[in-house]
Amino acid sequence: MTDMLRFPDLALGELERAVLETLWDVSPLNPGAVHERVAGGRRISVNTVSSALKRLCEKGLLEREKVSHAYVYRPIVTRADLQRQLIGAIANQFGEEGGSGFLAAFVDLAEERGVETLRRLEQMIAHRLDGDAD
Amino acid sequence: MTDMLRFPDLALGELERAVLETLWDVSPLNPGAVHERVAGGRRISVNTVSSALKRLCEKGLLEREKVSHAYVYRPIVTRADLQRQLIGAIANQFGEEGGSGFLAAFVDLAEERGVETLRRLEQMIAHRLDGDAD
DNA sequence: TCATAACTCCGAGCGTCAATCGGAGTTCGA
DNA sequence: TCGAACTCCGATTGACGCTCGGAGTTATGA
Repeated sequence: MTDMLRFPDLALGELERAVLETLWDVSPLNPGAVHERVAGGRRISVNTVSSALKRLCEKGLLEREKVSHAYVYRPIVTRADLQRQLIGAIANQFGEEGGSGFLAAFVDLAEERGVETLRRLEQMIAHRLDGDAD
Repeated sequence: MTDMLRFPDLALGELERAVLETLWDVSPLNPGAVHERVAGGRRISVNTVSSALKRLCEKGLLEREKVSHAYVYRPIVTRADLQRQLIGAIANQFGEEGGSGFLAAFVDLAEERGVETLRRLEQMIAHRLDGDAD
């Protein structure tokens, strides 16, 4: 899956997600430090965390830098970047034909969260439309 | 992925997606008919399509009705429903704390598609805000 | 009536991918 | 120099989707 609901390279596992969140919080960190923070509750070896770290690097979400003999890891995409990529991926899979349906689905969602959310959204948009005078 | 980027029951495979699209287009259809439409290009057995059909039922995206000795399948969620569910899933995984980040990411995306899209979005929202007088 | 075609259900094998860890080798620091 | 921490490699396990074959059931038509 792969197309509509699966995102090959954005697809993160639970551990990977926790690791990413941790590094968004504070970075750079070495495997040991990440392990400490992420292993809250779960009984996991440092190696397991290292695997996740490595996978995340391969996916282009983290970068690492050699410090003495080891590496420290840091995110190269922000939470916002990832959000954008994800939303974009979904949007694409629902046909480009304008994406009206997608927009509507989103507005529905915002509405569900309350009128307040809707208003906030409206403001954001107004702001953008002001910005680009076009 | 599983939490942030994976959606257990919304996660569809490529075949599943094609099948769903087909049925959104025309339904109900029996396995043979779905196979005909979906097997365009791919060399696939009817059984394979039946598997997908069955999985989709188990996921609650399709329902089937017995007609004589066999079943005909039809979607029970619309494309829009699925969009909403998907977007909702993503939104949830990015923290509920208001979801400002999520809103912003979305607006970014809309902006990328052009001011036209942004305006369309604005209108949709205005419309909702009118509707619910609250 | 009987053969054929189409279905259903079951189960099995394959590929991918995340999670998990052990072992071997390397290096920094006390 | 010894130990702790890391890196890299490889292996296993468990999901899950794709793919199909076989066995059993049923409707249809010659």
